[in-house]
Amino acid sequence: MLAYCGVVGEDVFKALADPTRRRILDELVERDGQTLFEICTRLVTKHNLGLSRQAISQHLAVLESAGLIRTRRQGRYKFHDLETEPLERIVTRWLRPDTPEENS
Amino acid sequence: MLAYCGVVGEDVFKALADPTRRRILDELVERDGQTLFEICTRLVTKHNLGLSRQAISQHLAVLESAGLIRTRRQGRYKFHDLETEPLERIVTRWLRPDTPEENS
DNA sequence: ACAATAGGCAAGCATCCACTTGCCTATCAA
DNA sequence: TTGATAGGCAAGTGGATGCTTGCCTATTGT
Repeated sequence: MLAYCGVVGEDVFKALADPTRRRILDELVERDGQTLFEICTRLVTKHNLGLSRQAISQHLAVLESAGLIRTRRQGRYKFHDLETEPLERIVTRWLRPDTPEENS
Repeated sequence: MLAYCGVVGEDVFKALADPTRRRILDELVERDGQTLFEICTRLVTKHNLGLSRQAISQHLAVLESAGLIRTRRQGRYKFHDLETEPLERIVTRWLRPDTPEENS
């Protein structure tokens, strides 16, 4: 459960800085729990993004280390689930500055 | 007033990707309408950020082109005002995906 | 066992980005 | 007018970053 009390890794902002990673989040909002290959094919077909499998894999790694997605293995499949908790924090930093800010 | 209907420039995310620029936003939340030199000195004294004036100036340019700050000249002074409107959009993209998304 | 599928690791590369340095313009005070 | 203050422009540089390529491991089906 990992209560994540307080600090938001600055990785969250860097993770969101890339348009492809934002597309991936869009994709997971629309359909959660996809595998790497599913995300690959959907990015190619729907958004005409001609990216290699490794490119997407690296993006997913960035998103995971930023806490924006969570993964679970199942046999040879690895499913990716969206994690919206870090998103709720990052903007309250400037919109509701009354709350104690321990961000970086 | 510039109703900004629809699209959020992807610059907003890139603008937020840098920790120094986030510090600047913090600084403007705390005290709006500062000049370049004020921001410089406060970043140095309060956060021990040893950055040149040009560095801050360039950061301010990025924030402005992202729509996160607005500037007004007055004599030889240039005041920087926070603009929170783009911030409200970026997170609703994934938190409230019901709204029509025209983001990039 | 063997091939196919799903994914991982690591080196290499080209581009981008933050920062510096040096010099220039504009406004104000004496 | 002269000097000081506030800010701008542009070239250069080192490090980060996104992407590719090549090869490797693990699981599944026949």
